[in-house]
Amino acid sequence: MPYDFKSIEDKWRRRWRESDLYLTRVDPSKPKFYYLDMFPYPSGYLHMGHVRNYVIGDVIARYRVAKGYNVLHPMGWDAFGLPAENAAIKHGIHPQKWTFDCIANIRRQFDLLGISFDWSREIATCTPDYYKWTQWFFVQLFKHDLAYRKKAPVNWCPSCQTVLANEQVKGGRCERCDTPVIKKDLEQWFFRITAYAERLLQDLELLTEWPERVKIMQRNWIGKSEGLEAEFPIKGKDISITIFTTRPDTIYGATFIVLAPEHPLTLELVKGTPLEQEVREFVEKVKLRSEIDRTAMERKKEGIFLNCYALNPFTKEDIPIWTADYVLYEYATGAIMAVPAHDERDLEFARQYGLPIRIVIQPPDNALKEEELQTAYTEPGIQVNSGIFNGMWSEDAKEAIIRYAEDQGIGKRKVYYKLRDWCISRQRYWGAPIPMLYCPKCGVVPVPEDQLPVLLPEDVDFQPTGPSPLARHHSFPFTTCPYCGSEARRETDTMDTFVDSSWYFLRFTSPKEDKAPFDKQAVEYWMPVDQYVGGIEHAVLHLLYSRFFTKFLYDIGLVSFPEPFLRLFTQGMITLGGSAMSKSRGNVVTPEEICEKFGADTARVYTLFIGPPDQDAEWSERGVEGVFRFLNRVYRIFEENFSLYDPNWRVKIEGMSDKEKRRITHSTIKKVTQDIERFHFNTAIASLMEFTSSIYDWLQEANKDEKWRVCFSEALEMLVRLLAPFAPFMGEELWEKLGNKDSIYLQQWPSWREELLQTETITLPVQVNGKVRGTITVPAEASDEEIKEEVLRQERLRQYLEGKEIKKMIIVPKRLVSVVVDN
RNA sequence: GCGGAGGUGGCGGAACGGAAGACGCGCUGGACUCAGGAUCCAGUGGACAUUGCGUCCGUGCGGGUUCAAAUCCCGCCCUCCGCACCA
Repeated sequence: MPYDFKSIEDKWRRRWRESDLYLTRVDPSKPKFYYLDMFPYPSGYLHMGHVRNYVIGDVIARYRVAKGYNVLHPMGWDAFGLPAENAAIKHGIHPQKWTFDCIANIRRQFDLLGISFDWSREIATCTPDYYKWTQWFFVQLFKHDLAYRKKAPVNWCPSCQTVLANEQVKGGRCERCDTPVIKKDLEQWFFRITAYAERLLQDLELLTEWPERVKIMQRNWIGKSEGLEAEFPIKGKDISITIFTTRPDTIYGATFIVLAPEHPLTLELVKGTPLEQEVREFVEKVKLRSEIDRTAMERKKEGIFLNCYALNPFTKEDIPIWTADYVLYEYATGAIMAVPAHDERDLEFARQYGLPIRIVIQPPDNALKEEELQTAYTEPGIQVNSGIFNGMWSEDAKEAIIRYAEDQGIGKRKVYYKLRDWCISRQRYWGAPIPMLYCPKCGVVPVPEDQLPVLLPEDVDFQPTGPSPLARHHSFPFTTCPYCGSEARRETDTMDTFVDSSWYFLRFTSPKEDKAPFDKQAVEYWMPVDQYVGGIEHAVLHLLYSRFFTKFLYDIGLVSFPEPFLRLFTQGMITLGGSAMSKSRGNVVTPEEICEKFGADTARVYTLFIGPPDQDAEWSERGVEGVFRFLNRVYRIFEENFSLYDPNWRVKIEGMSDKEKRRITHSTIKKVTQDIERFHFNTAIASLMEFTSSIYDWLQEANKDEKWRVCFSEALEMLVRLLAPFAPFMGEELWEKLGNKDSIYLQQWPSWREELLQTETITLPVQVNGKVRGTITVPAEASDEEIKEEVLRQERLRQYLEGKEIKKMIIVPKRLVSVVVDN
């Protein structure tokens, strides 16, 4: 019988569906293991790029079950979001129907691939029993003053017709549709994630099992800066400008002040002066510029002198006040002291507008001159022109100047973060409604918890026009205040979908809980997630938001752990033609076509064999064929040799074993086990291929006696058990054909016997002066003395050693011998 | 500019400081076949030698440490990714 993967896979797919095999088991005597894949946005179908993620997870989950863990391996749907709404606009299908159609399709694809999800725990973020709790969390955040509304310049995507969080703007473009983002002054809801900036930064230290690069990206995103906040009084007015600097040591070199165009003082300082019109136009121009124009390379800095002066509190000099587009209003105080001698940007601006430059730090070895300065000197050095701080090492002066400023009451030590509050309002329909009300008497109030969820109405005109589609609904916005009974209006914006996914990992522990977002006991049992796997694209988005949520829940006593994900693995993309698979590029390979041609097991094994899972890999149909051949070979060994299998090999094998065969079998068990542990699936499969070739060699042997048969039987059984997590359909099929009744899924993972790995003799390469000149074969336990003798005895080595003085002989146990001779 | 990852045969990729190129693809030759794009066996980094066993060169480039470097150190080059006027 040839390898008829279709009927085999259909058969097991059906059996698994009809059984409870993949339901989560909790045996109190066993340790727990929560394995989680980032749940997908159901946008139609999965391609092989997605599949890699879930196959990795399935191997780990199956392996952990076999290792005797209670495994939680759930799957759900990040089901709110724009694509559903866009599809609805385009094709006239309701987002809900579109979403659930997609879910059904992807769910079918998962089953096609034989992924061992516990579907009894399936969740979708767009169902009221889920988003009720998303809203509930919003209310908790609001009650703890961590959700608030403010008018601020926010990122607006003109294509998606909604605001975006900072994290969702990539290089000035919308993360989702690549449209250049513009700034708009809008009243929006924010989560005060900045209140957690320090802890989100500090606790990265706890995440020892996270990839360094993800932690670095989060660290950079949080962007902590320590420095001095100082007051520069405005000449002739009763107010001062607050600036922030990380270089207090350069404060004597501050020769002018720059306000961000949006800074309120910018217009105020020129009000009623001939400059007003010009400055107003400048500010408007800068505001309208997209992030891209503003950060474009080669862009010239632009600014205007405001015809005002401020007092540098250290030099007591009057320095001009400017406004310029290179100062950002959103960061720190939106105003800077400009030190052209020691800051690249200030230097560029000063040169452009002919502003004074003063050196206040000299490098230790030579003396710079203002007029010769090619680039700003930003390194540490010795203070000059710095009053009482002259002669000090600049690194020390930083501290001294901060202290001095604090003593004199002109400034204070200050820490700023680049991290901004998380803007979570979205002017779109397909999301969880923000559960807030506007009452003319009570003000902005939350919907009482017992009235949640605020249901998303179904009969809505989705056309995006700027405000949320919910605002145009005939009844949704209108309600009565639950506190005073007045006529009130509902908030009509919905929440960013990243809010939905900031707590889903908790819901999986008790998805049916209806009194609370999750069952506390279940969360305490399963959480934190032991292994989390997903794409690198969420390094600062989802992963930062989820950490923030978890910390908030920790603070209000709902969970006892400070971090949600213990171990993180970020897998690489699968590319075709050098770029990620995507529908718009038309370079998609779907699981259906591979399963149709080669079967699910081949699809699975190939996505693992393709290369190291943390790196991108190019899809190759030739490679798929190679894996298909391998599985065929495995199948044939069994199919053609069942008669040689002895189910009682275990009791017979001691005392009559073929050491070399058992060594191969046991070293394969060891290699595959260790490779799974360290996520080296490609080499695990390579060693299974080698193992299979070895077994083929054994079949060539003429004498298939009892000894041969028991070793062969052990090998067959180990081969199928080691292969099963990778190719579960074939695993079950061959396991059954070996006469087993229980699913292979429930079998204990094989262990190797270390003593069987030893050989009696070993062959060691012998180097002479660093070059391999021959080999020796000695007993495995040979002493250094015996090895030495054997080296000298070797005919081949004699020509290299004869007549030379042996200066050194290095013997690396079980690896090699290195001889150093004169000349 | 800053930060990160990476550069190994024709290709994807293996290699606790210890025989570079496992495994797979491709290619070459052979076996079995009416036939094979099925299967099996053998070979496959380069140059030279091929009357053996071989010799030399090879992991982006240049140095260094070491008995021994793809691996460690120093200095460059290139590719990809993230951040990007954050004061």
